[in-house]
Amino acid sequence: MPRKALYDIEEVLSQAISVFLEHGYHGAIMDEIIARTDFNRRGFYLEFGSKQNFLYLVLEHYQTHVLNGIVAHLESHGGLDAIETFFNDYVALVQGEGCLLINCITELGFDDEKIRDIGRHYIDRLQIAFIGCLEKAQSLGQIRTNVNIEATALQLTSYVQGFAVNGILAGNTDELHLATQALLGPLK
Amino acid sequence: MPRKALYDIEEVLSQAISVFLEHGYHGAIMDEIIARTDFNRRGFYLEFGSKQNFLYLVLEHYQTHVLNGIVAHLESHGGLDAIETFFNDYVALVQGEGCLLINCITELGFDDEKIRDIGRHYIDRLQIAFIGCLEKAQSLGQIRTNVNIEATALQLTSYVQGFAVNGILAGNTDELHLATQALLGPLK
DNA sequence: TAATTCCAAGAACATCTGTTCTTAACAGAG
DNA sequence: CTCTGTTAAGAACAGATGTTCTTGGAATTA
Repeated sequence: MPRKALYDIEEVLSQAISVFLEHGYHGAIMDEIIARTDFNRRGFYLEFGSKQNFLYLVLEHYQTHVLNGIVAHLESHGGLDAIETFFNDYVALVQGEGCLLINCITELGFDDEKIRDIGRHYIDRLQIAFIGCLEKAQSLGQIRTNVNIEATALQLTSYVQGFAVNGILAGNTDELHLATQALLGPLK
Repeated sequence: MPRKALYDIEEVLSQAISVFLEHGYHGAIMDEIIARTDFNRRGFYLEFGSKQNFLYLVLEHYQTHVLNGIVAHLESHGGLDAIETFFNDYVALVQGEGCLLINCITELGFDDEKIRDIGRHYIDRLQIAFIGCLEKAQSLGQIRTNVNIEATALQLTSYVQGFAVNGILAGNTDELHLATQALLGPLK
């Protein structure tokens, strides 16, 4: 009887990520979103309701399917190695395109409390994951015993956000990898 | 004969900074820009030509009158103290509002090469200033002799950008100051 | 095949937004 | 005071943008 939908919601959300990454929220117009997703206007509004609500869903998808895969390394509490792996993965991710979550915070954070909440939640999660890794690293003797774990975790967290910005400007990742070494080296 | 202009260009550029900080570029509409600057529509377009060109001038003004006052400390090559002063000043600046330059990079950087150039120039300037301070600090014996100066400067530069993002989310500056201590401590 | 139900594509609509134009008032020179 | 040239304020305009609606068509079932 009914025709089945040809679009895949998850796929649409994935395709929209790059549109928002390239032009920001207000800069991404519906015409381009429709054109670059396997979707159509009517379906869009039936499914998502509005552009703003769509952004929230894209952001959620971005966290679940993009960031999660990288942060999960940290949350395995793998010590210093997990931190190094995380930074390498993160540099590869933000290279040339930045991070959608960070971009949304800087563009919309002042006005949109929901975006700020999502941002704070992500930061907290990073923070806790770093603490876990640093504690493990300390117990393994990978880092000096006089390292202030909480403060170092805060530092690493800020650092991650800096990479998200730098990734937009950086031509190659050499500098970012070098900076990572400078960051983790003194802990040993 | 002619009536003198009642507006002060520098003042207008200053007033516009907060509008762009709050709503981003595309989110800041002309109605609000006109309303919150001591200005009028006709004068705006005679003076600036377009909203985009206006943003470039606001950004330039922001660098000259806001960032410059803080970065100048670094460029005095004052060693480790200058770096600490810089971070304290910077945290105070971005607290609750972020950094206009960073916001523009994340919102417009992908599409706008001029923004990227401005961003890279600013990053390079920070980088060079940090190197100068670190070299001075090393010659003064303020930091360990085996610190890799170039890599550390890269690290500090990324860190600054992270603060710009964190400033939008952070309720208070305690965490940011704590992170700064964790950053500079290991160098000593 | 025929009927039904939902989809794809895009036209249409109302609003918003950047830009330009109109009008009246003001400051200063003659 | 009068004239002149500029400004302030905002109306007006054209195009863009988010949202809704129309139309034709495809897939599935009987």
